[in-house]
Amino acid sequence: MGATRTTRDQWVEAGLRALAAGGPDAVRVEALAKERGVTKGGFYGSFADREALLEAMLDTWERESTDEVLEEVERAGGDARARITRAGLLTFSSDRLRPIDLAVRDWARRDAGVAERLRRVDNRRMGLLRELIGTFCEDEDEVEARSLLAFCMAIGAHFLAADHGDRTRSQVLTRAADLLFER
Amino acid sequence: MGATRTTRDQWVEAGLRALAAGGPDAVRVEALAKERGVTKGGFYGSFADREALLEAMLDTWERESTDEVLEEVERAGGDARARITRAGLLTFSSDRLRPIDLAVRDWARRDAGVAERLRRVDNRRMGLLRELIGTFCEDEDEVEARSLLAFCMAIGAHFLAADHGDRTRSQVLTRAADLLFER
DNA sequence: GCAGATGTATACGATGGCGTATAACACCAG
DNA sequence: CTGGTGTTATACGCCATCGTATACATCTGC
Repeated sequence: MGATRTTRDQWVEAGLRALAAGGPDAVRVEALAKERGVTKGGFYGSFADREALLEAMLDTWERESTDEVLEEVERAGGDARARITRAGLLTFSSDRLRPIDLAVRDWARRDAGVAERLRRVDNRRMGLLRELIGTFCEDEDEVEARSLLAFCMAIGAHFLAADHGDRTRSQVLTRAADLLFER
Repeated sequence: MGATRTTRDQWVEAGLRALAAGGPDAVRVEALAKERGVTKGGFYGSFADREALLEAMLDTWERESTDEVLEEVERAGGDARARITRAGLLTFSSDRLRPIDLAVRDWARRDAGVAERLRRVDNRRMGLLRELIGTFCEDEDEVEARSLLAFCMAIGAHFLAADHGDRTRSQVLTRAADLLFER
């Protein structure tokens, strides 16, 4: 298990940083190596090719975005709104996960494999939203509609550039959450 | 006014198609030329460099996304909800504008100049939403919150991969719109 | 027709990226 | 110390892309 210099995980980590910063096209083997201060020489010992790195990156992202977030939400407990808020925060306020998540969403529009992974991740998140919103909303159709709105709010807020006059984005989001998460 | 083969506008048009399909990194001079069946020879007569093409593309997108959409909404008329729906349809159901809009949103996360343009466009759209939602909702803070939710819904729905069991995405969106656009 | 403008083809040098081959190096176990 | 394993440096061939230079084609106005 010799892992002295640059391990497979370190390549994945560097790849995810590049993805977050510049999208999938910015994940370049030689650039990652340069960033680490080495050459690409050892890269092809850990990965067959660039494509294999991208797959490994998506594996890591998928695991962190679902199991790890959901575990943390369960561990922390709280009522429905507190759990929803925590799940949202863990993903969309994390300087690590948020930019990766957004980059993957755009990537998924052009790559069917990535789209399939995103579908799995989003379905698990929607499941949590449905479950929690269902605790205070009776109508099943409305539960689904509120869940979609909540999810769209979490994502859309990061793709939206509008101002809000005197209000801050955060204030408006809080008010919007009130509309979605209260009877 | 000699404009026999490939005009400036045609390069912009091809560039926007490439942007829509593959993001800004996919806008490559030689690839656009090949797509048109010519070489890049004439490109540098219309544009100083690739960057100038990207600027011209953004100019075109900004104009079409604001003035042209708003003009069409005014011309068609209707009540508040009908106008909101029309504005949303013109942008987010148009096979031309939608993919460009989404690509620009991701692009704006990495380029300050693009972010500034997007801010201008989104502010005009939010203005329309505010105005129309204000016709049936009294509370100013709630108008802002509903406007943000409506905008996030229009964008987020395209970046979201979740399923909805028996329901279609369209059904859920209609129900969500009911929540936002009715007292 | 002819002259000028505009678009085109072709060739060039430069850059950067991928994947491979090879040799040197470091570390660990025996 | 020695051999094996895994990382690194270097060099290579290949391809795509940019921006430039130059000559050719085509269309327009005169």
